[in-house]
Amino acid sequence: MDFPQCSNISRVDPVELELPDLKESLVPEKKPSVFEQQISPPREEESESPEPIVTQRHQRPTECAICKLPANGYHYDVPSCNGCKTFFRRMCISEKSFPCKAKGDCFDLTIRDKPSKCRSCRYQKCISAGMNPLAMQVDEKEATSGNFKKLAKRVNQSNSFDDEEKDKEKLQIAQKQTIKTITNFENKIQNLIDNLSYLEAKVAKLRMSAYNPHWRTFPNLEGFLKTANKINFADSSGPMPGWPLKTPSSPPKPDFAMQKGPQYSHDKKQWFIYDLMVSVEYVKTFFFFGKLDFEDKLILVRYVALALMNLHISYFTVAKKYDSVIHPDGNLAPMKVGMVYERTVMSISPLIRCDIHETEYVLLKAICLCNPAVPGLSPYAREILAKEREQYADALFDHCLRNRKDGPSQFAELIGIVDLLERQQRMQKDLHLLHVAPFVSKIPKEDRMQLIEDIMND
Amino acid sequence: MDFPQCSNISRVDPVELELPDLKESLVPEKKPSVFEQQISPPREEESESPEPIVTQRHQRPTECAICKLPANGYHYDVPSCNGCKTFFRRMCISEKSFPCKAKGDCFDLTIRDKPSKCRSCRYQKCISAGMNPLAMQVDEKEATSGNFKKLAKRVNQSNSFDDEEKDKEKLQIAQKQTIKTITNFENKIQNLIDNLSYLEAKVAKLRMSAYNPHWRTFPNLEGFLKTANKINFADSSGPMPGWPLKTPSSPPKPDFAMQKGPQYSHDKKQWFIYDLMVSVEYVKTFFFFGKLDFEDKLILVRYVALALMNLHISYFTVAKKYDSVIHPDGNLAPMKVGMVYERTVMSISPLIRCDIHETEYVLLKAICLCNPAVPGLSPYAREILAKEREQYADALFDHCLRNRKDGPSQFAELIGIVDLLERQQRMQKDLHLLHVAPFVSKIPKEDRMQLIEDIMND
DNA sequence: TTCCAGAACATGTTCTGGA
DNA sequence: TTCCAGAACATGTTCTGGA
Repeated sequence: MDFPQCSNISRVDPVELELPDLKESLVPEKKPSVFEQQISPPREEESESPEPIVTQRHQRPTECAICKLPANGYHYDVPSCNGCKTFFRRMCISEKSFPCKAKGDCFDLTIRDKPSKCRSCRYQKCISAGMNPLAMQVDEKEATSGNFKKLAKRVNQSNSFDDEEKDKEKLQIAQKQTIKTITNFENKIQNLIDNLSYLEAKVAKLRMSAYNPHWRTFPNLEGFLKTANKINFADSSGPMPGWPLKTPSSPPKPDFAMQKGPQYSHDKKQWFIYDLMVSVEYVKTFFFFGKLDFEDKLILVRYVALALMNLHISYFTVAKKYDSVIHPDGNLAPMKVGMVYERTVMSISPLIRCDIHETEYVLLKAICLCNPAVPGLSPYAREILAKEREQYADALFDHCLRNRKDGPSQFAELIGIVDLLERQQRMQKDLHLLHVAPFVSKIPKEDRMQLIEDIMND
Repeated sequence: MDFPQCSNISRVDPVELELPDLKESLVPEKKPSVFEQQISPPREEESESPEPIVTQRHQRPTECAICKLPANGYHYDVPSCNGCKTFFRRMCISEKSFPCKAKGDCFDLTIRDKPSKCRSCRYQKCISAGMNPLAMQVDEKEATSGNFKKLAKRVNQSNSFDDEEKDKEKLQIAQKQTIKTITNFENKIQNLIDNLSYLEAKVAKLRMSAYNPHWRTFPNLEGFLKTANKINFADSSGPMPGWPLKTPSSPPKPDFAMQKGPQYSHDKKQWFIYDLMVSVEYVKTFFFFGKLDFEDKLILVRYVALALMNLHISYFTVAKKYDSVIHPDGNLAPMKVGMVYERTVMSISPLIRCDIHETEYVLLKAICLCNPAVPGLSPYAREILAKEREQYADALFDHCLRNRKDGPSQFAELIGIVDLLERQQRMQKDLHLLHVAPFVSKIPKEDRMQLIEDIMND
């Protein structure tokens, strides 16, 4: 439950970019604070620095530490208003959790006057303001505070006043630190989730965007790994006009041709290669990924990109209440024999069965990515990936416990999907080799979708 | 269900007052609009003046007609915000009703910027803004609008376009007028109730107030009827300090002595005479009462004042969760044989049994007052009283229907209390004659509580 | 497609009781 | 008596579906 080196998604650095005229629009939202926190995590330092253990309760507090409205007293140890008090209680009790749809700074009142409406950020602020979640878990709380009292009483009878005071103080320190650990833990998890959700929103935007270069301009996998991240094109190119399409334009065609190769059209995306590209760009945003050797990067991406894509399009499909892959443009994916989409039902049905939440999905995807068992990885890479996977798994477990009736079994079911995704991509690669590769070999090299070949023939 | 001459409580006119140095404090709250409406009822006139039947729906409305917040459309025919929409719906559905605790102008935005929080006034404003309560009563509404449609269709098939249009319009006019009638009816009832509640609050304040002259300064009944109303002394004298008393001061004494007569003390009220006085002052506030001949006034008050007092102190007791008369000073009333309080259980238990609401109580009291069957009244007085009683009875019936599971039976039970109050006061007067009058006759005339004697020996 | 009623959901305030 | 947790109640906003 301790994350010594919490490395998350790395910031997409504008200086990395190849296209200087797009620079401005690549940082359209000034300093997403979610990302900033990862680079210089002030909270961790702050909470480890010495501070008075037992905060004095002064006169009636006047201002809510969460929202700055008039406070009406201390609630869960923090000067706060009735609204924030009730909100915090409800969130702690609640079965659900909510990602921030903005940048995780909705309750940062140093950069705005009023907090904006956001449950994730409000809850975060409650926690960071020091609201004590233990105070809510009545059973446990009552037990501990009951023990505390009994103990204090016994001490009272056998010890001097001074000793008693010291013991009390020690107990209070221990208590406070437990709270702090829990608070930090919750903070970490929430940050993790917020970051992943933010990334996911960006990726979704990219898929919907008008950014649609001819695949011939796409480099191979090595080239993708070496060039700047394309995720910010989502912001710079705007949405694809006319999407989602009302009526599917002609019977849906295969992504790439069996005979003559696919036709490029500026308002149609070749989803297979596009979504693989999206997965690669997704992977590139992770901070730990930057720390890997190039060889490890290649090995990892070739192994996980297809699985990530499958999970992504399956979740997208499920979220849209379809049960057969639907693209962001509104078209259904073709189901021809040997195409990747033929096997997607494998990953769609378990998502439906376990009624996956957005948060579960983003965590599962990160777990999928952080696969230390990929053959051929260096021990260093395996170590890093194991550490990363553990933290996302912990977060997923915690999330299931908090948000699901039977948390552990939901967790098990979700983790089971990782395995399934691996088998699925293996089958897809085999089928590709069998049914598609022979045709591809006939296409002139410059017309091939090299990214697909690099990944499918790993 | 039609109230041609709705005459309610008359305004307490400051020029009536005997004590000029109190004048200022007698109108401490400028223009209680509840009362103002009775004097010049602008709403009635307004709603009877010709106006466009079918209001055109212009562009999106911008301002809520109830609270002036941004409107988000028309709800129940009125430009309004979601809050007011939902509020109105809930109020219409609700089992409960709420009197205004202020002056009935909480939503009068000509005299204030923001409405103050008051359900009664908000609901009133919804109604007066024209919100259509029929739209809520789904069963009835669906039925009528269904009929309306069918009829329109049939007309459509047999008639020309023009005729159809005319018919439609006629139907719409009829519909609108039905709505208007209902709206006016609801308005009337709510005004009635608000006025009575306002009066009741004033009376309660008077009982708690430091206004406590020696009973020797009290005139007889005739004198009371001829002098200014004392209800506003509630405001001018402030509350009695130290009430309610923590511990009853000595064993409670009879209100007036059997042997030596009661002792005056400035911080103790002689509740029997005081509460009779309160009842007389209560009666004097009614507008219709001013229209009666003096002889009728005397007859009416001598007959009803005791019953009103009984109802009043019984309700006060029940509201305080006691079952034996408790005075506002915290003391229990003495239960000696022959005293009025001996018989109060008669009126306390039915109030408990039917779980009387405040609104029911104020209406019941008004019904009690408006008793056309009092022997000796002129035909003119009887006519007026019958009309008044009818309107309060209608309001009570309506209230029971809206607020009670089994409205009619609750109404019947409440009306039964009127009869009971009459029998009760008859018994009290008989007992007084038997047990008290002999002692009183021995007290020097100037020491007697003349008001009591005037009423008890009617 | 737009509008709005009502349901469902989210939020806020007041009441109640225990320490 | 004061404080605050939680319940109960009140209010406000968003979602859903029918016309």
